[in-house]
Amino acid sequence: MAKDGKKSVRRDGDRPKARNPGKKRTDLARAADDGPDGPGGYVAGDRPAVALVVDVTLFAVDRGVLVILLVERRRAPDSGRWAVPGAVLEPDEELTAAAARAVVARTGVLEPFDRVEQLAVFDAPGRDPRTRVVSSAVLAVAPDAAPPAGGALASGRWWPVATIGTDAGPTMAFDHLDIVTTGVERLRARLEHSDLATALVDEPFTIGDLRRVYEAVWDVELEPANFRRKVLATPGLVAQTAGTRVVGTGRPADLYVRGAGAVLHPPMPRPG
Amino acid sequence: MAKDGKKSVRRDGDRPKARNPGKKRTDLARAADDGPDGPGGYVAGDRPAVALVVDVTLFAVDRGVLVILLVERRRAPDSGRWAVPGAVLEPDEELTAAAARAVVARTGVLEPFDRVEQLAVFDAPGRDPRTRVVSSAVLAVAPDAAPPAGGALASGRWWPVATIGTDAGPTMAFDHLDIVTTGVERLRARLEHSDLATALVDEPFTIGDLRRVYEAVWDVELEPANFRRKVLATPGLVAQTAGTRVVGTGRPADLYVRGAGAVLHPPMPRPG
DNA sequence: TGAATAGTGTCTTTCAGACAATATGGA
DNA sequence: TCCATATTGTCTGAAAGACACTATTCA
Repeated sequence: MAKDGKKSVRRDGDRPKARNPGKKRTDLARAADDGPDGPGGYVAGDRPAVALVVDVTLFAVDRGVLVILLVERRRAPDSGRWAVPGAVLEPDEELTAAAARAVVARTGVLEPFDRVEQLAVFDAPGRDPRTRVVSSAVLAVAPDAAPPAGGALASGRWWPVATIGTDAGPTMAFDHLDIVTTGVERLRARLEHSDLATALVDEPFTIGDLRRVYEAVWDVELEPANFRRKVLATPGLVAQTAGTRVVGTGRPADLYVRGAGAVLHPPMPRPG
Repeated sequence: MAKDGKKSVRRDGDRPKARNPGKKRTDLARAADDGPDGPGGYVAGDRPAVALVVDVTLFAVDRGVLVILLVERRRAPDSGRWAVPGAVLEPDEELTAAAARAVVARTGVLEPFDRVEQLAVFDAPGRDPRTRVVSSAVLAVAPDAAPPAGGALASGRWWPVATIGTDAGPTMAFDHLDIVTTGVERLRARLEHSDLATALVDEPFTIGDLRRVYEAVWDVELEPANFRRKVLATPGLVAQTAGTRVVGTGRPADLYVRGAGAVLHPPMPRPG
């Protein structure tokens, strides 16, 4: 397991620029067109010029490795490159529904989409060379059992996050390396402050299972004793069930299920 | 100063429903139209059905009170109600530029827009009764000196955040109470983890000035001694300048300017 | 028995929080 | 002088982090 501290996912500091930023208009005078009432200029048939899509960063932990679901593009532009699943937002549809639709239709992965969170909006004018496309990206997680999607027919594949941005990883389409990077960072932060990690394991799970989720996402090693105490001291994070489980060797571990929901304060301490 | 702990801004738990949610389609089959390549169906002239606007929550601290800039609507629907400044996103425009445009044109408030952060996307299908409008809300702050915008001609006004949602406050248009609530909560969280508070005071400022910003935003009282130590122990948060300032009575306070930028870890401790 | 993992006990360090004490100006 | 605010000093308790120790299973 890679515990050497090397991070292959890029940081914000060196994110690549959009290919075609276009001329940057900060033409303040244009606002006068709208008047003080928001989209007041709309009439039926006068349709907007900016397309809105939903892009989904779906993460799982597979045998101790943090992975993300990507799809391979089969059309120009950027054919053969990899992207996060996305869908154009339908007129009467919420972001969450569009996110689920994108993942299910493209990859066959049917996961619980009850814990989808907004991630960020990607708005650089040149990010899609065809037309102006603004992406509202979301963050979603699948429990441990989530298998690599489909067989030969599916265009989706789980990629280890550590490979993305390296030669061993996929070549990313458009600005999707940005999206993945942002998703990874958000996921790491959410594990500090929320109970999202419990959605990355199948029930029932042991404290060790949960610890390995943290270790995979954060790419660190955690002290088992201290981790256990912290988890059990957080109300609503986990609930113990009857029974124990023994995997290979070692003392059988108590089994737990997800708790009623918890905000972690103080947060789960993250080394580094 | 209101330090009684009462909060008048609503929490997520009781946020009002959108007026016209429409039928909730989670029609997964529709995704097949797009194929695995995102907005592949686009051709010139085939314009999207969802409009994207940028709504700005702009906060300041005015004499110890957290205030937000709102504009009064002068057209139906929701004429006479108050909204956060917004603008329809132009085809070649970034969110930040649209945010600045919205605030400047509607209110005359010309503030530094170098610290605009994304807030959230508001996507309920019925949130605007006229057409499908998705709002990408942003969070912005103005330094202490920011005056109430304009005179009788301006439609903008700074409202104390504590009044919003009460009889003494504005009646909010659409789902803008949600937007304001989300903005306030995010602002409070950002003060814990970032140096955003320094953008809410004019330079030069005293540690006491900065403390009063925290007290206004969080609606708490902070221990001056401990606050000072925490601020000075955080590298890059503030930088001392020559000179002191005495306001009324009391020992003159050392003067500081904003530091080179800081992420606060451990965060600024927030009581409660 | 030895290896491996789960779980408990306990000590140290760090930091938040409370509050006393001192510093320095204006009324 | 007194009062108000700034600044420094110091103590206490909570929690992180390290690590020794016990518990329990399989090979």
